[in-house]
Amino acid sequence: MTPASPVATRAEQHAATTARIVAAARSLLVNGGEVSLRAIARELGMTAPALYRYAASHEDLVRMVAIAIDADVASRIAEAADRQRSDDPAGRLIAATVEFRQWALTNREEFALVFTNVDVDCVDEIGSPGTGMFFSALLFTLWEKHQFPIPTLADLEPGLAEILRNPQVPADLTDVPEEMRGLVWVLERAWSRLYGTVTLEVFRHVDPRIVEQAHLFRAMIEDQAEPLGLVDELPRLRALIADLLAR
Amino acid sequence: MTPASPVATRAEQHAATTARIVAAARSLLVNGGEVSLRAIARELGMTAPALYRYAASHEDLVRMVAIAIDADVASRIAEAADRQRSDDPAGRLIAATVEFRQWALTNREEFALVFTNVDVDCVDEIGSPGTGMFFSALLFTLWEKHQFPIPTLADLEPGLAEILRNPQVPADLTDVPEEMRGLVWVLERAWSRLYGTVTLEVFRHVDPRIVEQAHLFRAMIEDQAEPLGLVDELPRLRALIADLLAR
DNA sequence: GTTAACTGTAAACGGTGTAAACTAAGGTCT
DNA sequence: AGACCTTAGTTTACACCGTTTACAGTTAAC
Repeated sequence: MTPASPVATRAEQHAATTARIVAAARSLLVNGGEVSLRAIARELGMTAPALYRYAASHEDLVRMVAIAIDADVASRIAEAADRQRSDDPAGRLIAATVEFRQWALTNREEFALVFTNVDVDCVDEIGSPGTGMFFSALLFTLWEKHQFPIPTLADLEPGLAEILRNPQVPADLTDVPEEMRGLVWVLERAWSRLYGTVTLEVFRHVDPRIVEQAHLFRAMIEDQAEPLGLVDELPRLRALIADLLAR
Repeated sequence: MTPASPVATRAEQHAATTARIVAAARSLLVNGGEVSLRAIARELGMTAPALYRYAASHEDLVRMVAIAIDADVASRIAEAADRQRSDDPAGRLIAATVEFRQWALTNREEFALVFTNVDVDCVDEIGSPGTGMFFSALLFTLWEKHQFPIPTLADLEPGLAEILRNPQVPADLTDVPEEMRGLVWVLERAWSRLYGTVTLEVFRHVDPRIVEQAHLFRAMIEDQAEPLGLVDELPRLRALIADLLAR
């Protein structure tokens, strides 16, 4: 068989059409339209039942869209981090964090679909290179450079220590040495701060001007400076945040 | 006219039927069913078009349901606070906070409808005795007793100070004296912590065991002890939290 | 006692997810 | 090359959805 066949094989065709379906669904989602099977099919010049060759149900299709969105935001976050120097993990973490917030605020429907959905929570379970894993990787490289103090498992409650010994949700943390398990707790706490603040901003449960001027968001990051050992770099990071937010 | 008429007047009938409609919709929501007009009408032995005498549209009906849920959780929070001594505002705030979390975790669909909904965000705007106002009232009485230090407007960024001078979202804060405006900022930060943590737990973006054992939730409350001047009472409050969570 | 407002029904329209039968083309095997 | 199976798409059909319209019965008001 020719490895670079000019005409696509059937599996490639299937994957390409699947991608077009997901893209059409996302386009409908962000443009305020209903993400119905018929609307998607109309966008592609097909009929609705044809979509059942690519998704088992409407719910399954929405799940595919959510996974695609999660992968998309993960890549955007990675690109934002890569715009910082590779020997500056703090700057990379800040850049990724700000990018996550800006994306969430400008794509509220997509954010709601992926991050505040009771039904579609399989995003974390799937072994995809999702948002959560990327943040955890950023934090680990940050620690490698700054070596800020982290709690030992003995310092924490026994139940919590047991959880950290074999974590489940970030599936890539299975081979973390014992003395660094406390870093997973720092990670969870930092992620909860970021997730919570962004969700609050997206759903506008504060004064809109506070969102606009990012007061809560910046205060949240400043809170994280101490547990992440970034107090010395705070002035520099503050300027970086202001620069990134102004774009 | 007889003031206590045995047969209800038409306005009362209308209000009663409206309440039954909202109750049926909530029952369908929590039982996983679709909250469709036809399903609601079926529950009440009516036909779907009859509901248009009580709600202008399906979206409007959902908004009524959201408002009812918000009022319900507000009253539940108030009852939880009233179960504490009236001269213990810290205990009352803790009790209300724990109650809010427990309610959110056991009624995820209702929580999602009211607190993480892009469309239905009128709950705050309506002059209802909602959740937000109640928490702000609790925090103000807490300050009246403990008089913990709060930032002055001069300490904060000019833009933030300007927002706090005439806040919009908690509409009941119009007559707060100048020297206590910083408390509004403390309130917003505390609310963002509570909202963010509970939302994270509801949508399970952490290890389920961390939710089960309330590690993040308790850590979040302990974080709030210092800005709310509760470090001295922390041991007592810790025991209270454990007691409330065990119920 | 008449009139108007209110509360419900029945019928209908366009739209939705989904299942079944069917057709045409593509790929695979002997 | 021809037989055969798989795939991707269609058409048709069903039950359900939100919503509108026209209509009927009850109830309050003048």
